[in-house]
Amino acid sequence: MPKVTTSLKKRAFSGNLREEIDAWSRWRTLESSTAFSEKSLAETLDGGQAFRWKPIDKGVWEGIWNRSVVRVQLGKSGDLQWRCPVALEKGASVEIRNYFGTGQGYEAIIDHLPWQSDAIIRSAIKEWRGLRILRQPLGEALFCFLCSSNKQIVQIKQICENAAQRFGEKIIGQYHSLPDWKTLQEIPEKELRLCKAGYRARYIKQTAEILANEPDFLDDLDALPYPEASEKLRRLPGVGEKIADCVLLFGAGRMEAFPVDVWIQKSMKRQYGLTDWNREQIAQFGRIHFGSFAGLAQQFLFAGERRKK
DNA sequence: ATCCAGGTATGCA
DNA sequence: TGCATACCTGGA
Repeated sequence: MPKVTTSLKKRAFSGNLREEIDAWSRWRTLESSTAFSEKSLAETLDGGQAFRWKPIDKGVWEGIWNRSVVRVQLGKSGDLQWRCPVALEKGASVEIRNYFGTGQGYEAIIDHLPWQSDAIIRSAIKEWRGLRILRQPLGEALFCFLCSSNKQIVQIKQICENAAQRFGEKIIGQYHSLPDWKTLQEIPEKELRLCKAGYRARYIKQTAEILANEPDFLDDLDALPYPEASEKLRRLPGVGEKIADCVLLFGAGRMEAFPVDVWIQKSMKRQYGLTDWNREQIAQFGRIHFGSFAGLAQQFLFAGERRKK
């Protein structure tokens, strides 16, 4: 008798669990003029612009932003297919289109880069065709890149995951959103450190306090020209030149931002001969040379340098 | 065991 | 202005 009860309970429990997280919608195609390759898809999702994507199966990626949980894979003709938990289907299509930024034609955007006069960027575009800049939520981009200083990508992902599990809201099953800034403001620095954020926990805490006092801080960035938006972001502790550029590029769609990290420094030295140029000089060169889509150029060069044999 | 990793803030010439 | 140095943490 007790045996039966136990077994029934177990089945009921595992049944619920399965229902909650294993019921996925059918695969749908994302309408888009872009053809990813396996390579450019992987680089887009897991190349260091976003930190909440992971490969879960052969060719299948799983990602989380806001309250969206999505799986994507490449279709036979290079189209991007997606699905999400059935319980989250409402509005998902719009979310995904927005996140992957399929508004403008890919070719038209690429055409803004100086591929005709610059053989280096031409070659990088050829190798990484399909690579794009994702449209991440601004607040999430700020959080992730505040965690990024002096860390490797795997560790940044780990900190984000820890923060989501500890302080984020449960979306469904084991999936949690990143904590929003209002929530972060209420968490003591000591607890933030439990996410393995290290000294960045202080930056997060102080930034959260500023954002709490100025609720429109992030929203106001949109109206500012690039130099002023960058300047404003750099008022936040832990946000310097590079992180400001990442937040503007990946979280605010500011394609003219040109983040200069160690990889871009290497690339510009090796391929463009900018020996002895400092970061600020390289950033300025990038913005001028690559123009209004400098950020996309940066992503191509970054991919090439980081995956260099 | 040391060193260093998608940087930033701070302290001195 | 311009350049070293410390800073959490963990993987190589």
